[in-house]
Amino acid sequence: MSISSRFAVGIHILTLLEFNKKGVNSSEFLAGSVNTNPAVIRKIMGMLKKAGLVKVQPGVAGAELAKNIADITLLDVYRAVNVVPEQELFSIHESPNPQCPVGRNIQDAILPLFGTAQLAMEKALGSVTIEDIWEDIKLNDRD
Amino acid sequence: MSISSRFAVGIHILTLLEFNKKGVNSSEFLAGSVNTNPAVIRKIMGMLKKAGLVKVQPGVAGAELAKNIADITLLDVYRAVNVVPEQELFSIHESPNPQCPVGRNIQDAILPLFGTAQLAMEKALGSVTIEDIWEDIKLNDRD
DNA sequence: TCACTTGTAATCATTTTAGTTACAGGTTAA
DNA sequence: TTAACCTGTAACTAAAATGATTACAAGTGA
Repeated sequence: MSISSRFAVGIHILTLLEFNKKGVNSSEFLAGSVNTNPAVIRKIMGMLKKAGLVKVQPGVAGAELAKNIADITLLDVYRAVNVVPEQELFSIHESPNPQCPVGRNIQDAILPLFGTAQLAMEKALGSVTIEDIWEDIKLNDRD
Repeated sequence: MSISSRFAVGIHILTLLEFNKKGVNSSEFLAGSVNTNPAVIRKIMGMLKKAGLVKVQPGVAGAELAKNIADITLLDVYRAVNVVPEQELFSIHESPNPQCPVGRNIQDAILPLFGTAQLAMEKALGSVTIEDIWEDIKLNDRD
């Protein structure tokens, strides 16, 4: 399975808020760039808001960034949009046979290893900011 | 979303083959330890076989390891059981708006970053072998 | 008041997972 | 050769998740 594209959309939205920071960023406008439904945007927006990454008000059109894009890492977005259950990127089969030495120990043996792998990935996400993405786009616009 | 438990089950099976290497490892026996259906085991077994990790023969009961457990990394298992589409741990929304500078560049900007994060995780998996797990279980058997 | 927006719930088609049943075909022993 | 047992596979199911869509209550401001 793949990690939900909510993550990529979240990144897209934040970058777009920077690009269009002088304009009015309604959910419909954002949806137009992402190419999806405004309700999808609003749902993701709610998550980004709860994480303190954006400012939105009921009834008033236009979202804004709540932080400098240099201070928003991909890990922040990843956590905000809740694409992976905390500490459970990898799922482990439940209730292996406790009568079997392998069965009764396999979970404890595997869990920390999976945790390490997940952490390695999250660390990589934590080292990149929305600003990095924005700079990349400014430099390499593929018209 | 989480990565399929096929991965954890694959690790379980390989460790169990080492534990019971003098016994007869039928799909029913393995299923008993994993606590699932024999057909599920046979399906995963087919993937491990295709990856050259186990030896199984149609009609004859009992699977064997095809390699030394010190030479089987978690990454080998992960690849074998096909839990993540190659180079696509993270999915990206398709067809963002090409009229928008952010929309037309976001995929190219994000892809290599996602790739780096995925690689970091896979590297972590590549540094652990089934032997490590087997040794852990032998040392820390929780009776 | 009116037009417009956000927040949110409900619904839907699609996809994936894990389990289950069924059975064709290989293998071995009696 | 027959009988018992196994693997390989396909088909089907229930449950869960995704992303899209519709609908509407409630907030905002001209």
